[in-house]
Amino acid sequence: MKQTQLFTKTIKEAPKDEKSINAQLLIRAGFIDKLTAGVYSYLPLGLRVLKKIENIIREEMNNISCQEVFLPVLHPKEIWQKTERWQYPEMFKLKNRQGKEIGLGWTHEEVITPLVKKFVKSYKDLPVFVYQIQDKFRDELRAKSGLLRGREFIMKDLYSFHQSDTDLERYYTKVKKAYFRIFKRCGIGRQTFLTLASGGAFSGYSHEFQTITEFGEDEIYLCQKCKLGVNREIIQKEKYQCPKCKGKKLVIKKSIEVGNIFKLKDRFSKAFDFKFRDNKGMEKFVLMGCYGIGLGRLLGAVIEIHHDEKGIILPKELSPFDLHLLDLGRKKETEKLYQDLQKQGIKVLYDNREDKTAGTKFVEADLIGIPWRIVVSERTLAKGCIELKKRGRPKIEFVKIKHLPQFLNEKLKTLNAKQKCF
RNA sequence: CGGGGUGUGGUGUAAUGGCAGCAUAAGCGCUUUGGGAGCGUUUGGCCCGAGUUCGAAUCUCGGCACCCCGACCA
Repeated sequence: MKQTQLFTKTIKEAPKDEKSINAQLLIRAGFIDKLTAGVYSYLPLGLRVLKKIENIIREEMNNISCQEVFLPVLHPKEIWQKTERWQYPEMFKLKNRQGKEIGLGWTHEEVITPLVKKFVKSYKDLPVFVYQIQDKFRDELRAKSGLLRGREFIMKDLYSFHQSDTDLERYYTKVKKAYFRIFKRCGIGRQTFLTLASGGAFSGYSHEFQTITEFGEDEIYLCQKCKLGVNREIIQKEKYQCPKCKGKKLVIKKSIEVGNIFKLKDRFSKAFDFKFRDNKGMEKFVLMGCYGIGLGRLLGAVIEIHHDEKGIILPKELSPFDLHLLDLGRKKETEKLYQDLQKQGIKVLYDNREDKTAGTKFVEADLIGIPWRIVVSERTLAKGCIELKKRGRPKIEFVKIKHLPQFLNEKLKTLNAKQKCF
């Protein structure tokens, strides 16, 4: 895409009402815009990143046999009364013209459970795995930290339905692994740890995926040996030791909860009287699991980790473009290169602006954070070269133009291999 | 919801009772062109309402918005 066609611009200074790094950088780079506290618009660059995250999640979910659905956001009061959650404080409540009460969905157990019940009668119909990527609305008392805690946000929520505890347990483990693959592909694998948290009334623990960063709002006790975390909320109950190895060498870290999975067991199947017949003809309650990832929060966490004083440094799988092409006053040659790169299927952001100086283009490219930058100028063309640089690294390589396709193939190989979309 | 803070051109800031100024962005002209260019020029602003005062961006009251700390966060 030509940068002259991009409708957003970068800004030099972050608005003073944003203190978090993720919001400051994403707004300055033109990825997002704040409408009101905890509510953000995704602009072209930000939306591309969001879609990348979405596709990674979708691939990994489909890999563990999930099927995607899309559930409503307008929920009638009655379904929430069945589970006694209508009074939950996070629910935004509306009334229509007839006075009927509607809640905005902040989670979807109340929708998915009766839905799946319509199709599942026998053990032969189980298990079922369905997920969606949907807006969630939560009446947070205090929205904060940019994308990390919003009132409206996009979430992937998966629900699984099983005939036995063992089957639930088996699938639960599978999802755990898929989650780690997702966080790894988003570039935060190294900083993200499985963490035990309160399990509510129906299981010992829930599991969170906590990403270590200074600006996280959670606090976890991380066992150096097992790499298992314990959320502060239950550390007292665990007697300040690792539940796995019983070791007491725990390091306290600030972190962001980027994912959360838990076993619902029969909490919702009971509420909706969702039973099936097993292979002996006995009626039993279906057992459920539930698994969430907040996409915006995940993006926020990625930015909190991957940036420097100049701006964003995007992990290659999340970048809105494969490379950023900068023309420093050699329009004809750069234009041709742009066309050639596109023919190779490489996604290019082409800074073709003629009224901007070299310095401006460099600074803005650093802010936007596309992993690879190519510069074409008088200087490089004199050597028959372009200049290639990886964001966040000082090294600059000069590459002969005729060798570029092969060169980029090497550099972008891993990227292209993973770019299948659904 | 408790506590604290802040609202001034698009963005960032100054003026603390007496002519609303600066930077940046934007428009125009000329010059420039490898790390947010230079000169000239133009456009654009005191969150809303009430009060005090000869006079309010500034003081008082109310409202609204946003940020931070805490509580909350299946």
